[in-house]
Amino acid sequence: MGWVRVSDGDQVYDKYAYEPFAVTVDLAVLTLRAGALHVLLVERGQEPYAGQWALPGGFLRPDESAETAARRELAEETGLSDVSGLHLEQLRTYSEPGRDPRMRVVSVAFAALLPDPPPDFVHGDPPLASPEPQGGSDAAQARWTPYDSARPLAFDHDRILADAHERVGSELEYTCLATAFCPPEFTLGELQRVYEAVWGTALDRPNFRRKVLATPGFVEAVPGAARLTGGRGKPAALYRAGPATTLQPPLLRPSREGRPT
Amino acid sequence: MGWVRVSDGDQVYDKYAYEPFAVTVDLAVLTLRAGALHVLLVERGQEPYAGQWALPGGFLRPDESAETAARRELAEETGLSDVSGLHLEQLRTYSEPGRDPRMRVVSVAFAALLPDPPPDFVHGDPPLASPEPQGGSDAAQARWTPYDSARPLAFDHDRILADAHERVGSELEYTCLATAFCPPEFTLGELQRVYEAVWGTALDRPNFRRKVLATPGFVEAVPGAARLTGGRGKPAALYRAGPATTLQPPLLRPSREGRPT
DNA sequence: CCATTTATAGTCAGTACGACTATAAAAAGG
DNA sequence: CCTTTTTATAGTCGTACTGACTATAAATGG
Repeated sequence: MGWVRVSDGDQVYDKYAYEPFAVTVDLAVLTLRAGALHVLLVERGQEPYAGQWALPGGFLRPDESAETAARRELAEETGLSDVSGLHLEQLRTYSEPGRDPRMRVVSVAFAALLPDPPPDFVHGDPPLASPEPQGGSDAAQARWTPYDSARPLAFDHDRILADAHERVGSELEYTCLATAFCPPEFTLGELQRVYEAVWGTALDRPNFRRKVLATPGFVEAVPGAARLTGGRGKPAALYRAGPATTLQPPLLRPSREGRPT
Repeated sequence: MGWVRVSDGDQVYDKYAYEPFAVTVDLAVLTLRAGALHVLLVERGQEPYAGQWALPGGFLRPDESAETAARRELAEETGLSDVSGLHLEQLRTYSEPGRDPRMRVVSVAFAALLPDPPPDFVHGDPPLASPEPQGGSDAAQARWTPYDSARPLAFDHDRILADAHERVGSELEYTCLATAFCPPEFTLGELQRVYEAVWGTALDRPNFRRKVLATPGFVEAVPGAARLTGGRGKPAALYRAGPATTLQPPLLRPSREGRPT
């Protein structure tokens, strides 16, 4: 290692002969299924951690940014044809030496948020996508797993998943991110269930309505007085996500005397 | 590129013959000097961007995490003997292909916060540290630069600096981070100047005091009724940073009708 | 001594929020 | 059919927090 002088045509550069690092992306793909927070996991087919579950991810290709690679992996792992509208957000980068026993891997972690997946994503058994098992591929099958029973995961993915959860929970307080978990049209009850599932706390329904409706641009009523009948009870009005991106003042989760993170 | 099977003693692994990436850290080192936000910059001695200013940074060593490398760089660039107590925070990772014309570089960016630097950091002229100019080193001299006149910077460092500013400004709202800009004992006026410098807005002094003092654990009065006379006016009581890390409710910056980030 | 500067104390009204009650409209079960 | 259950929606009340503002105290520089 160290600096070496190289000549590239007519220009002379100093180039660092660096220790080679592998750069990967890891994805915490979150969604709500039946009112509970779920995460997309893949089963590892190879050592290390063979047979254990892990977050989906993969190597950066030479011409890709981490964001591009993450969206490609998201499409591959979920099998969705169009992931361009999904919320994808860089979390942080994990670079501890030894986090992958095979080699030095620096991983850029992302959180992705999905509406309740369409019905062809039936409960777990069929793989969500067809991750071409190249020689030594790591993904055997993919499955939606309830957040609370996701651990333990391979590598340092427990930590990544916890960081993703904390980040999303915190962003629900200050941003309009919750609609990313909802289909294009949704009821206020569905929106409230997003908060309750991520935060793990019950919210007062009238107060939640008042707050959401008082925040300009958070949601917009669907004009056609449309109503949706999910089950019992009075039909609810439908709303769409509005243009606002931040909540001001924020919608703080209840009874957090302690400190987060 | 692709997967190759390698035998390592008695174990057989599949290893990814990846495109080699260089991994670096970049630091946005922020402080307050004379009530204005300043950032630590280094002048580039080599192409590309020779003669331009850039954020300090450097390559990850084989045994280092990004956090370790960032703290090492912080010590090297500031010349401070003990940087263990300083606030250092991972921002995000920049991985666009072509962000460094020499080669593929993935950079993990950090924000570091310093109290007003000690007097041996006199205005700019002498280098803050002695960055051993190895063959092809990039740092020629270091200097504190007012945030508003820092640009344009080399590479994508304008973007990194802007992201650091936005992140710190946002964290002032929700956390007790502001004390990281202050010396161990400080007045409420100094603390208020942190907010005003980062946010670029004036704050009402009585209201700021009320808010800070009403937040348990944000600051603690120094018991010895100690007072500090910085200049004119009535002497102010001294405070220390308290154990709290978050502000609840937050201290929102005024008049932000728009959306951040 | 006086003007200026900074620190500190306090008032007052509007807003937001937590807790709560009440009513409406559907389905489910006898 | 009628009652119970479930969900949606409307509204009330008191407290906490905040923005705008006034007033007083204690230092410095002429």
